[in-house]
Amino acid sequence: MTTDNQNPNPSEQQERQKNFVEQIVEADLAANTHEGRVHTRFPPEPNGYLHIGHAKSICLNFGIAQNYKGKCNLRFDDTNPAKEDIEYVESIKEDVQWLGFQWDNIYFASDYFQQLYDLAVQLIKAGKAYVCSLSPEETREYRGGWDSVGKDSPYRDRDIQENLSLFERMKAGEFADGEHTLRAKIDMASPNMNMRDPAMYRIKHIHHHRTGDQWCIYPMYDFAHGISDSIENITHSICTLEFEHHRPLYDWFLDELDIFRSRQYEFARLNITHAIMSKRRLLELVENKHVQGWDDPRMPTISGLRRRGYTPQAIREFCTRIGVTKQNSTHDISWLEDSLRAQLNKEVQRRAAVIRPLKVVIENFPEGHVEFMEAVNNPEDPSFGTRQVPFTRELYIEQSDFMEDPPKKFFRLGPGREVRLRYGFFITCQEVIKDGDGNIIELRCTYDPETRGGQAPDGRKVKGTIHWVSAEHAVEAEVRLYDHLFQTPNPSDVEEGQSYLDNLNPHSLEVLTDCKLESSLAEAQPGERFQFERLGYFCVDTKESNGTKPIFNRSVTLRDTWAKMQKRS
RNA sequence: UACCCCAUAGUGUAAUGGUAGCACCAGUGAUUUUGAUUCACUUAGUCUAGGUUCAAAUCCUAGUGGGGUAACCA
Repeated sequence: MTTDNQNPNPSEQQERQKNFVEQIVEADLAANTHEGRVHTRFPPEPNGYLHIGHAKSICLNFGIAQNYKGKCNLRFDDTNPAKEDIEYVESIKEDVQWLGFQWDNIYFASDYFQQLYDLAVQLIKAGKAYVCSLSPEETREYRGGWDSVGKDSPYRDRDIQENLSLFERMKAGEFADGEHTLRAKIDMASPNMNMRDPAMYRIKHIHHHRTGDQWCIYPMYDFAHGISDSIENITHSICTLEFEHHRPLYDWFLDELDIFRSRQYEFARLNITHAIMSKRRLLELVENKHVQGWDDPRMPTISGLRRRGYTPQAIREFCTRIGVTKQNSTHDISWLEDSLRAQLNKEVQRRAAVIRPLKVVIENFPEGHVEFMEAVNNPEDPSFGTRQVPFTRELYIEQSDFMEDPPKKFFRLGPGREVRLRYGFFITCQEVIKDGDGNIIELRCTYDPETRGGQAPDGRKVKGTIHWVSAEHAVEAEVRLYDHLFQTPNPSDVEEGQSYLDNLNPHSLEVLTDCKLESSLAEAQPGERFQFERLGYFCVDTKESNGTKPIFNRSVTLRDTWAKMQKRS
């Protein structure tokens, strides 16, 4: 985990064009709008696990605080106890920190319940809020639609004293759920539905994970959020596009209450191909066992990506690469994968691993003899040094590195062909051995002792270089290959009568239990990452791997132009 | 049906009235003991129609297309 918890490197942020939110911040700084103060917040509702879309928001909010010497709060928007849970609070804290960010303050909207209540009373006294006794159904009818204006609630003109007393009694628990609401008195004819006397408080006799049974009325998002921002002196309240038409309401509350004026700015939420980001659906995948949990390595959750082997840097890099705008857009998931490859290529050691083994016997190599070969740990950086790998008469190579009847462009092993075993010798395939069903089960080869290390003194070349593992020294392991959870780029795009679940990729997980790893991998620690040469980047599973038979997760494949060529033809 | 937001190479994003750039993808080639990495080159774009202006991707109007919005959810 040495590379995991580093703080974001300032250079990650430098030399980049500013996004529109940063430009707003810079303009405010230039105009001295808040005496040079910048204060953002990340306001998750603790009703699910954080995903890569939240990472975008986290990078934006914490990143701005960092770059402009400001502050960023973590604030839990816990105003609806029906959906929220302490389990989520803990996971969110962990994920934010793992991503490399530290909040200046940690707050809960529920910390402000009393203040919120007092401010609501203030609005009632100002004649700007009233207790409404319409049922939920009636409220909906009175609100009207896009083609019609709303009707005033018959309770809209209750006098202030009555409102005060009713609201007091709501708080005291004298009424059942749904009997009354507190509503802002704005404009039932507004073209913006949010302004048609929105609810500020509803009655819910539910235990809250932090305030217990102290309250039975809970504030609505629109009332609580802006005021929470204001209480914390948030200068830039950044949220996603769907809150755009809540902004007039956000402004209305702060103006009517005449409290610190935070400003709300909206950006487009993140979409990624072959993935879904809706908390509701993610929960559905977990509950219906389509995946093995929130941290299933196929999930776009932070905990899933972490277990998959993603690094915080790669996720941050991805977030800065995609930018921040108001345009709805979908990013190709390969961008995320590329960010990981780019980092791991430079930082991770190479190892040999054969995941679908094919036995090779070097007929002219003495039985029982072990020759140690020197292998480079990272060709990108000599300071990673080298290691010794044992070469013996019996080896494993990858099944896909042999073809009995190879096409022209196939550079690997075939009958009579010579290839280089990386850091080993040149070998030539002499004989193919099959079982009764015609399956290839073993190759008999010869090696050229003159090619030790992989160079021929006579200068002859071979087309292909393949990896191998000494059978005698091999570590047995399980390897889990992951592919996109959804097989279509946009899982939500479905035929009539189908659902996104129909687009689940049946091959998103392939478990290989007969893998042969280079002996040095025996000591690999949970979470440790390697490049298995020619295959991809892998990490030791943090949850289920154990000493007897390690489990490796494939984080991402290497780029594979050979596979691409095959697909094309 | 009403209102709001958005529109630049395939994708994603710059240019904030003054030369349309960048990244990824794709293609071609070079290097290579990973068909990896790296490097070089190439293809390709301002939704449409009007208007303002010496000058419009940028400002205005209309249209078109996409997205969002009618929880006592956030």
